[in-house]
Amino acid sequence: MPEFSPRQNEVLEQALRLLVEGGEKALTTSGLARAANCSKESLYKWFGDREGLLAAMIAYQASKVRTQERSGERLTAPLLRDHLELFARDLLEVLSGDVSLALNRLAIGQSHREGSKLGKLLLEHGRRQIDRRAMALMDQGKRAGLLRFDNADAAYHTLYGLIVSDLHVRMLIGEPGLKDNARQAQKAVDAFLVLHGTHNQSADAQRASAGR
Amino acid sequence: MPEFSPRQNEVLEQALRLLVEGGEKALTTSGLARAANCSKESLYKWFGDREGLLAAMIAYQASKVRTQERSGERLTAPLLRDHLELFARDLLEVLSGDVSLALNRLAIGQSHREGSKLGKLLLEHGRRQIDRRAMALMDQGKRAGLLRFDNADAAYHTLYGLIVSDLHVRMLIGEPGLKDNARQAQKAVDAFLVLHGTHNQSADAQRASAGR
DNA sequence: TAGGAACGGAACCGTACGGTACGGTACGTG
DNA sequence: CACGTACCGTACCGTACGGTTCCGTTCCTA
Repeated sequence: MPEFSPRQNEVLEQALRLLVEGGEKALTTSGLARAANCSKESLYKWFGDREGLLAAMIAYQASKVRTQERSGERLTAPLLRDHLELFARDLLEVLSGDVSLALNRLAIGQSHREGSKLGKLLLEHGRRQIDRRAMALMDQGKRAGLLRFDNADAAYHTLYGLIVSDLHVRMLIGEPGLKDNARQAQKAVDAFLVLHGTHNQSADAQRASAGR
Repeated sequence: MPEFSPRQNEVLEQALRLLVEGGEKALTTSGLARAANCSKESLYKWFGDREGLLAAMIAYQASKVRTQERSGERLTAPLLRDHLELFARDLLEVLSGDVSLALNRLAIGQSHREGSKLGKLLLEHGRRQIDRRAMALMDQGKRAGLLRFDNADAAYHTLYGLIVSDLHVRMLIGEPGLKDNARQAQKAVDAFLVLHGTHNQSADAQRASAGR
């Protein structure tokens, strides 16, 4: 996995800024060289190619967002709910971030070309972390007898759909995000626990959390 | 609402073909004129502008997909389930269609520019039909005592999330679609009925539909 | 049959891109 | 001091785009 020098990181930061502010067409080699006070020749020496630059931007951004693996404390039903809600809020926050949206738009715009290499990269670097966190939560919940499902992956996709619905695509198209991510996270987790929770932890917890 | 002449429709058809096959950068005025055997001058006379052309493509594509409004027959629980599953399958089919994906990519690529006009157009023309169909189904189900929810819109978004999850974005990025849309539709509707159905129609219907 | 609207084909213009090459400069090293 | 390295700034090249203009042809109509 390639690491970059401080100077190169600085350039990549400017590249992300340009992309966020003006979209793909604002991210030109000349524009980046001007904005980052570097020469085009250096850009091509460092990243080889425009596509190389884009890939480097994705790798750089991914390297900035490290999610800490939550270690295995003993889970209780309210604790599981809290962790699920935290995950949901974090997911919504990540997806609605400026840089995330810009990179996703970039990958989508490039998707028809050459096997969607950028898209693969984006999913791999950007989503693997958060997917693993969710899957670990699924697994812990099941082992603690608090969740029931046959297929952890399917259950996770259900949770994801409940949290995000069509919000991601809408934001990609340009609509504003939710006004209250926390409320959406709470409702999604409530529904998820109805579907995959044990006990009737759903109903009473719903009432208990009404005051939040 | 502008209508187009047969010749213009023919040109728009070619434009959609170019867009599907090569993405946004393949849809050039020169290329379209060549592919459609027309002159660039005519393109500009008819559509005024490149953005006008894109808008016309969206309007044209929307005009091709007319969903028939299902009139109000008397709903039973299995009938509601069938209608919901049919809706889910249709939704998955629409979202995974070549032209739909290409137009969504186009709108997303354009989203940073000029108030995301294309995105609004796409959502309005493309989604209004299917949204209304779903909302009508929600409403009928509730009035027949088969569904329970406070907010029909929220319930619909739940259904949408259960059906689509992150599939739409993945397909936009270039990943292949599901191998079995019908199975996904069935599981999504099962979950939705657990959340918002009355009776315990969910469990037995799940067993009854296991042989499909 | 004359005239005009509609249209296809092609040349053209200004611009901006990705990518390359060249001169100049700061700096570390023998 | 001489030399190499790494870099910046800029000029440059080939290409391709969106958009405009001009001309020849077809076809409809009076």
